[in-house]
Amino acid sequence: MTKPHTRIEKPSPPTRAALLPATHQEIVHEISANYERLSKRLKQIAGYALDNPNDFAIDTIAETARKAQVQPSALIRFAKAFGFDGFSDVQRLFQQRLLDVHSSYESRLESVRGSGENTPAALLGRFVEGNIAALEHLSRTIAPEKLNEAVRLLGQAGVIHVMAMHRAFPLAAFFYYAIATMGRRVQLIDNVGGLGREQQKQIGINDALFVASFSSYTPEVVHTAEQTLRRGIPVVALTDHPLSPLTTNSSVCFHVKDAAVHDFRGLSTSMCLVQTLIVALGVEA
Amino acid sequence: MTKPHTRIEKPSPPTRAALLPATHQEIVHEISANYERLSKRLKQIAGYALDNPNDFAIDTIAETARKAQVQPSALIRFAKAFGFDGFSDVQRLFQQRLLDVHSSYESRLESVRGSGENTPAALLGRFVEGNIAALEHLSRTIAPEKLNEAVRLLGQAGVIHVMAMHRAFPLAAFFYYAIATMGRRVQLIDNVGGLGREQQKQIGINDALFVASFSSYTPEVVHTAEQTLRRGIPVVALTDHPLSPLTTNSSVCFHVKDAAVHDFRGLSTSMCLVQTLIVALGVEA
DNA sequence: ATTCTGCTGGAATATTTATTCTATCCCCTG
DNA sequence: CAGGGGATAGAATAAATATTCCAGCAGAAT
Repeated sequence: MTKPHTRIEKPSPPTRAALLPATHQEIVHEISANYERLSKRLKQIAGYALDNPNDFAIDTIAETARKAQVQPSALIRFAKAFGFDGFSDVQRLFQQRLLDVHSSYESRLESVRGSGENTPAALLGRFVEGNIAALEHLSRTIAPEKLNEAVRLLGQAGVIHVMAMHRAFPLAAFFYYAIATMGRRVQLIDNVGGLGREQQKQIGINDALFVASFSSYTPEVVHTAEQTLRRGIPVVALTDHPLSPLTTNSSVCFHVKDAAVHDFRGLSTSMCLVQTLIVALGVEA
Repeated sequence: MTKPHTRIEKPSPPTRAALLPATHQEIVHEISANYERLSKRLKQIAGYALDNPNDFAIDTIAETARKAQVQPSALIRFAKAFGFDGFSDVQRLFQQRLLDVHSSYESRLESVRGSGENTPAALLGRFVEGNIAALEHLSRTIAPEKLNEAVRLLGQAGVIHVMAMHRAFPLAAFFYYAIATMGRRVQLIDNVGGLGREQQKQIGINDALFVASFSSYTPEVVHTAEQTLRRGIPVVALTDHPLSPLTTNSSVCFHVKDAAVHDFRGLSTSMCLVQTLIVALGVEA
């Protein structure tokens, strides 16, 4: 069987692209899609172009060559590999990107702020705005002493147990993954097989418990926190309101109000706090 | 930084400028302040430069001359009138402006990553800052059409299957919880009991798949996306780099770079995008 | 091993782009 | 309204930047 591997004569582009990319987005797509087909040096350039689109847009061919550690001629081969006449044509797309983003940002924000729209883009804009506000609020209102205390308690623990369900469960999953990755002992109380009570009994006197629960406060989680605290074991909690049952059933309790759109609350802000606890735990060790 | 030397020392700049502008802001100020002193043609250029900073940054001297209706040599006189050696030096400031605005995100993230105090409160501050930058970046760079397409594909699906592991798993957990809560059919491919292959077979021809994977790209997830896409079933993906294997093995692929401190990457930004997809899915129904 | 094919580096060349130079123009002043 | 001084246009030139070309190389196929 004759392979259609026959690359056409020199003048034609190696890729059979019918019409060549006309925007930055398109060329990024084209580069990603054909990356595997590229030769070693061309891969190198592709990676550089995707990672440094700004520099790529304004540097001269010589400077780009230096920064990407290739020969100038390789950049031209790169351009031709995607059907262009030369490097400048490719660079133009990257320049266009700078202009586009720069001029369209304001108008995009406008369309996003415009209240009632429910297009996905408008929703994203509102979530971003909401999450930013929530994050700023978080950093302004969290008491440093609480953070210190939480890190101290978790740092001293033999095994860190972690429990959260429903909407808060992803926090537990992330916490577990991160703690385990850094080589510490951690146990996830996930109530698998209805074995929650048994898992709870695994919490030792020198351990610690991290719990998170929101809104209608999962009874199992609250109960575990309560029991564990009663046994004199440190409990670090993350919840959403001062009147949450976790406030009283924990050694240290953080209150985070995540952003909501259409009554749907996210997790970005809580994630940020969890991330902070984890890294603080990591650097102190 | 090795600059092609400027050979001729010009005696003295026409304006008494002691030290010449080094940023776009500064040169704009300088131009405004001295506008009245300028000659007719130089005024014309000043006006053009202030009104079209984008074009001014990327056009060649000849094109700028044409657009501003002046001679190329006038542009050089303009540059020298403010104490520069030549046009290129002025243009560089305008280019820098494009980069500044555009790369503020990366550099902000960079500045957040390593250095600084390691008290928990300081870490929180850095995470908050990093996540805010990442969120802003997200809302600027996401293509609305991609969002629309993703929502459309997921909206049409009979059952939505969702798969993510390791660091990305919390995204799948949150996605599952939220979709199930709003009363839609959803399946979590969690590979429990090593039954991943069988779970994958549950994906029907009218369904859709949502996957997320980062950094060292879980092979199982990539494989499932590939197989599913090959069967003609829509795959919506969330990953962290254009060269991720998910880019090519999906119908729609989002790229999100979460903020990192001490090499530990969070999930806040990805969470925000997932949250957006979910609510968009909810309101369209 | 041996040939072949396509990739690569780097010098040579072509092209584009920036800058200089000067005759001419304009406009101000006396 | 004549003369002078700065500004201007446009051609001429210099510099830079992009592109071509080819010899040598490396990896695949034989």
